[in-house]
Amino acid sequence: MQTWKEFEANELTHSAAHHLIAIYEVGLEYGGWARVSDIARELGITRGSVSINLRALKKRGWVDTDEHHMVKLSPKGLKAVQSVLAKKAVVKAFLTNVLNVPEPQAEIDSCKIEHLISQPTGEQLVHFMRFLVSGDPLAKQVLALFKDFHDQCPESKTCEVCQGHCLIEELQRAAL
Amino acid sequence: MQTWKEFEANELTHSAAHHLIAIYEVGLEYGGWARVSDIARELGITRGSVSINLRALKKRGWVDTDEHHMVKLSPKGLKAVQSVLAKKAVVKAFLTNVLNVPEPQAEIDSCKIEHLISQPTGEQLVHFMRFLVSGDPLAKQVLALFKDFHDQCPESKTCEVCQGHCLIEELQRAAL
DNA sequence: TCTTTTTGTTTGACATGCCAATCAAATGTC
DNA sequence: GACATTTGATTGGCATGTCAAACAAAAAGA
Repeated sequence: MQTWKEFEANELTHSAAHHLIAIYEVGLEYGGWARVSDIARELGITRGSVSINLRALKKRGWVDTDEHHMVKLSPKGLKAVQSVLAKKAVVKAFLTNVLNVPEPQAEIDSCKIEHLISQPTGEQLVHFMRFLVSGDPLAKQVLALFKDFHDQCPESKTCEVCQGHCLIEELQRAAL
Repeated sequence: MQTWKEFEANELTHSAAHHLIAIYEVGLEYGGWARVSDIARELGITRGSVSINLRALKKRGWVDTDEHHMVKLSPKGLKAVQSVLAKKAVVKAFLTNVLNVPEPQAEIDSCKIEHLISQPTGEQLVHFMRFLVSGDPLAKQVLALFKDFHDQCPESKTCEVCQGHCLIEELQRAAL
C-alpha cells in the first residue's frame, strides 16, 4: 500500500553513501584517514557542503574525527561501504556479463541502485553470479545461448520494455 | 568520476513517478481522470502536497488538467508510467522467480529502483526473462539447478554480500 | 618573520518534498 | 435558502542537500 514511502526510509541516502565511499577511497592512500578537502574534491562538491554533511554522518556514527579534523570511517561505516561497493560490483557484473548491457550504462545503473538493494537481494544475486561462474557447463551454455537468443530477438532493437504489461502477464502465466 | 551525481539528474524522481502511477491507478476506474484528493488518498499524503507537486508535473508536461481541476496523464506521462510499471514488474519477476527473493522483499526492492533503471537495462532484463520462460529446456534446467545450488550453498545463511570484494575479483578473473 | 595559500566552518540562498493549518469555492443536504 | 462537508490552493514550517561568499586558523613559501 504505502510501500513507495520506504524509499526515503533508507538508512543511507545516495549522497551519504557516496560521502562514505569517498572517505574510503581517499583513505586507501592515507591509512584510512581523509580530509574534508579531499572528500570534496573526490565528490566534486564544495568543502562547505562536505563540512555540513559530515556533521550528520558523525552524529549517526558512520564516521569519526580526531582533534585535527581528520576524518575516518567508523567500523559501522566501513562495513556499510563494503556492503554498498559489493552490491554495486555484483549488479554491474550481472548487467555487463549476463545482460550484455554496455559498460557505461551498467556503471550508471549500478551506481544509482547500489545503496537501495536490500541485503537478501544482494546476497541472492551474489549466489546467482557465483553459480554462473562455478564452472558448471550448463551455466556457460546458458550464457552463450542467451547471447544468441538476444542477438536474434527481432524485438531487440525496438522493444519499449513491454508497453502495457504484456510481458508481465506472460511471465505470470508461465509461473516459472 | 562524477557518475554519482547523475542520481539527481533523473527525469523522474521517485516521488514524481508515484504521483503519475497514482493518477494512472485512479484513472483506471474513472476513464483516465483523477482528482487531487484521490491522488492524495492513494499516496497517503496531504492534498496540499499533491496540489503543489502537480504544478511541477503540469509544467513539465507529464499531466494535463481541465477547467474543473480534473487531472489526467498526458501521452508522455502515460508512456512514462507504463515504462516504470513494466520495469518494476520485470525486476520483481526476476527477484522472485530467478533469485528466489521472498515476495515482500522483492516488492520493496523493485519499488525502490523501478524509476532508476535505464531503458537499455530494462529491455535487456525483459529479454533475459523472456528467454527464461521461452520453454527452452535448458532454461528450466538452469533455474532448477540454481535453486539446488543456492539451497546447498554453505554461505547461504551467513554471507554478508562478499565483504571486501572477494567475489568481484573472482568474477573478474573468471571474465565469464 | 611576513605573506600567501590551503583548509574547515559558517552564513544566506535556492530547490525539492513533506506536513499542518487555514481559506475560499464548489458540492451536498435538509 | 441556509448550513455543513468536500475539495483544491495557499501559507509557513521542517528536513535534506546543494551553492557561493566570507571568515579565522593553520600550513607553506619567501
